[in-house]
Amino acid sequence: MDDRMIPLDAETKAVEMPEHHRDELRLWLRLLTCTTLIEGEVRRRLRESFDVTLPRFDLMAQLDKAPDGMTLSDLSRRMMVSNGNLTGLVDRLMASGHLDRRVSSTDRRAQVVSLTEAGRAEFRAMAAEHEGWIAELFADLTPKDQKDLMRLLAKTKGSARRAIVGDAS
Amino acid sequence: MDDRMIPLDAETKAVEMPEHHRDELRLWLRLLTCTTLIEGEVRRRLRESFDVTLPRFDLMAQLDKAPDGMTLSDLSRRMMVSNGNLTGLVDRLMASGHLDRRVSSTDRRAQVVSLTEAGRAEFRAMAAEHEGWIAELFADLTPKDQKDLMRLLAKTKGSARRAIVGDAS
DNA sequence: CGAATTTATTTTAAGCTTGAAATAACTGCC
DNA sequence: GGCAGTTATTTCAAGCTTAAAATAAATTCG
Repeated sequence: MDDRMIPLDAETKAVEMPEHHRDELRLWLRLLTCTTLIEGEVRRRLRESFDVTLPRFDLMAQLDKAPDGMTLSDLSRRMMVSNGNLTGLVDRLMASGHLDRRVSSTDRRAQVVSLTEAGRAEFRAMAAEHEGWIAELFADLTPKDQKDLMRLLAKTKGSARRAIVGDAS
Repeated sequence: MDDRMIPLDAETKAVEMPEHHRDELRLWLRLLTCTTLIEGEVRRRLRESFDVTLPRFDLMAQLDKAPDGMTLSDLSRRMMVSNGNLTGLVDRLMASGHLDRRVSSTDRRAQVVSLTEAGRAEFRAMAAEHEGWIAELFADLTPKDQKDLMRLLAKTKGSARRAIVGDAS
């Protein structure tokens, strides 16, 4: 249709011809699909092989890297989940004997959580298998693919972080 | 300790010196971090701007692309969530007037779900904003970065799919 | 046709997750 | 010291999510 005769102000144009951001949207959906696909499979295997949930595994993974334990707040930040979520997760892992918890010596509000010996041993056994699963799921990527993807994801993470903090300030 | 005198069979060696798959693991963790970061922000904005949850938005997005509606099974496959999950999600969106549901004309087991006019209008308004948010979150990526990332994620998806279906057969 | 299998959906129990409100303890500052 | 503001954690209500079992309808095939 010939629109040469129809003047539109900037606002109307913005509504009728919004900027094209379809590509970013497709990229985001693909990123989400990849993650969901892999996460679902890892969840399934953890349950089948070890009868453990992914959140429990993730929490133990954080603690395995911190021999002296971590506070709930540290865990919350690292795992990017809410504080309230952690309270329940830690309660259940305490009940099953995987975790120890003590009051911080420097801050009476803070709980320092750490793996029990049994918890650590169980986690290490799971982690060894888990690492193999991940390698298997990414098997078609060449070392160069992996390097490139790593770099692009780092850039994406930086971009998102900037957009998020920039939003608040 | 001097272990020159201690012969190890292949299996023992495999336990003590597993193949290095750390790089794949780091890649997976970065992928997960990116997704979690962006997903959290999108969730937050959907709640603040529209008082809607991400699962509701995702479900409506699927239906917006299907003018004639979809069955719960179709939705379940597309969204990669369980059937039981969908039952509740659809119930709540029905209750809020966003969805219609009818029995399939060709299969009396199947429910065909579609957006109401109000639901579609509300979704479109949200989707327009949403698309801008995503563009903003990915803003630091050049068109080439986007193209490369798109390709690498497609390859990753293919790799994971192969590992998953290959597993079952 | 009819039995066996598959497919679509719902239900249930358990656990996960969030955001908001409440409590308690710490920190900075006057 | 003590008030104001921040931080660590818990609690709560609501909703999300899954896996497994149950129900019902369709399909396959002998």
